[in-house]
Amino acid sequence: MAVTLKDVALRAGVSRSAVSRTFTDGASVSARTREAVERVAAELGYAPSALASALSTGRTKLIGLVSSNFHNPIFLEIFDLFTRGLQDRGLRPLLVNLSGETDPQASVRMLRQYSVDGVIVASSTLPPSFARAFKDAGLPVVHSFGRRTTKPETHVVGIDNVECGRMAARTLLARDYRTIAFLGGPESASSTQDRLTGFREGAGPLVVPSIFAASYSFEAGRAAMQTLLSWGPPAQAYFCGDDVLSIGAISALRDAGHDVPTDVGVIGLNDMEIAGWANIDLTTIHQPVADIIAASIELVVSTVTAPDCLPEARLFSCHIVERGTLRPLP
Amino acid sequence: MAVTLKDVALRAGVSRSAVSRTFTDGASVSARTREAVERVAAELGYAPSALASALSTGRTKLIGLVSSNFHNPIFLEIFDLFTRGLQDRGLRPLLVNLSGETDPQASVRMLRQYSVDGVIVASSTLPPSFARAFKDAGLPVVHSFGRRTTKPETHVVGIDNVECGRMAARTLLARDYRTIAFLGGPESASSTQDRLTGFREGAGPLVVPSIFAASYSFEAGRAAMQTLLSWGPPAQAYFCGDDVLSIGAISALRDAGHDVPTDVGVIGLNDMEIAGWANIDLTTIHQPVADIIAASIELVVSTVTAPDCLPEARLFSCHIVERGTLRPLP
DNA sequence: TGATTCGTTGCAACCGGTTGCAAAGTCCGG
DNA sequence: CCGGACTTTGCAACCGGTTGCAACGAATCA
Repeated sequence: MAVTLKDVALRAGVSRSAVSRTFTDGASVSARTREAVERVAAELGYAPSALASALSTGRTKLIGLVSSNFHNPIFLEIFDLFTRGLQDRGLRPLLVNLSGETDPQASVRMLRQYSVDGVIVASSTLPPSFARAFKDAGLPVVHSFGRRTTKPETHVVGIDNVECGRMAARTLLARDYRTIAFLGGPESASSTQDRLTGFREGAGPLVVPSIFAASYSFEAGRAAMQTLLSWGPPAQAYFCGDDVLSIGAISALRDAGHDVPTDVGVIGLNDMEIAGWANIDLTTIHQPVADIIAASIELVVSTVTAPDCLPEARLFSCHIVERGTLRPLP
Repeated sequence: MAVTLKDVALRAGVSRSAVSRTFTDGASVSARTREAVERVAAELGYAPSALASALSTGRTKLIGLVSSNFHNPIFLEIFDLFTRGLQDRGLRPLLVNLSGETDPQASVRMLRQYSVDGVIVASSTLPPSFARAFKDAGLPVVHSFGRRTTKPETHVVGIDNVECGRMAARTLLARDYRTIAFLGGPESASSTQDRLTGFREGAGPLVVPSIFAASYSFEAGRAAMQTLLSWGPPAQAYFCGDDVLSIGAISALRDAGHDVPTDVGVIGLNDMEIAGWANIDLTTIHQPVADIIAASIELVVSTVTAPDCLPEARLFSCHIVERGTLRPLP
């Protein structure tokens, strides 16, 4: 059925090794042989089997891309960048959708079966132990959008969430908001806790009761804000743990008759594409997604070649993107 | 390094075949042997190599998932459903990001190299010839969100775009809109043409000049509407070829001082998650994405086992989801 | 007890490549 | 024209499983 190395060798009148060698660069083949093989290969439409080659070389050029959040539009941007970045390096993404699963074992098993060269865990909500499980199974792993710890167990690429919290606080204070609150993502996620820590650190006594949304989704953000409003009048401004939460929160505020930004200010985090849509126009903290992904890919690739390098944390700095959901500086 | 079938066989005191057979169901192994093998396998943490097995069986359980639109949030839902649906059947999605590429050859090559069992092309903008290229290369293929043709060359799963156009027209006419227009997706896509055809068929002389957006994106929808507005006063209502285009169009309308739905009505197509967000609240034609994807997976799986079945077109019917961007029925 | 049947097992070849090694071929200077 | 150095080539073993075939043992039946 499929044309194999043997077919090409036979037809070109050379050995199988010769054919193999013309398709692996750095191997020693004469120009004459190469030319003959390439001609026959083209004639026959030969494409070397990545599987067979993987079997002997031990490299599949497959990278497991593990993710659980398929309801936050930022992840579409993340998938786009990851798939493109991997493809550009001749690697292929094997997608794993956790869909609620929190035990890494099934994914570990599956990715080991396919002998992926490395794994990228893209999630800000999974605990470090999740990525750790891949490392324990002998797979190079990078936790993207993960949290820096004092002693990282795996490679981590992300942002300094504490600093983001501080930055949000500073930004709100500079605009004379006097009561401010945090509307965070899932409480159990360490990124949420870090953001809150930084926020409290930066705003001190001005922080009024905060809340945690059940997930990073519009509905969760909206519901959280509705709960806040049921407790009493809103704070003067909110720092939301994510853009999609912000959009949900704003929707609840406006429905309750509070104008944004006139009555209440909102600042998000991520700067996803939608945040820039003219009808959303969200002021937010830009997370350098492209940099994080480029670094993640680079890190996983380098770990494949040098598996024993020490776990490394790479953090990128964020910046404010001014749009229309905070009142102007005084 | 990795523990192989041989290691398990040695340790369990049986032949390699015995081990292999305990892991392939339907094979003949005694309870005693199976038990011994399973115990040793668990001890050693053995996981059979999918690659090696693929090499002999000819099945990788890999499905190529080819897509080009990473800027329309509906695709996040699509990826979620595809990856989950495939995983549930023990298949793995190998993601291919076309990112602008329109020549299928590179993807065909790559997916053949990895010996994927089948390919799903998920796109409403790629021509039938794209999916065709995979078929010509001997790969089972399904074109999801594709267009039905009188004589389909590959399996196609999608909706009846002409009927959607008619449905949009009927809906607008029923609300007494007297001048209506189409704001479509890329002009070259046959789905766009079909929608326009149906729309014209349903609305006849009421259709005023229409326009095609450059892509399925917010900015493209907004820009297209701005162009329309520069030509003169808006139509009474618009049928947009996609939700994200609708949202862009509405944003342009509102910025120009036209209230939606009081002054101008808008109806979209897709019913993506965002369309239901309270601050968007878009009336739209629901495309049964989940059904389309389930059918696509089923079709590609059945084609893998019976490669010679005739190309089939499965179309699902759509329905209107009433929200807040059209005026109520008189 | 001997013949027959059936389930279990191991051998060995195969899937489609890669690669160390040694033989063969090429090119050079002397 | 010869010896040495370097390049090209094929052989054969290997990567980690699968599977047809024949041998084996146990159970069944006469």
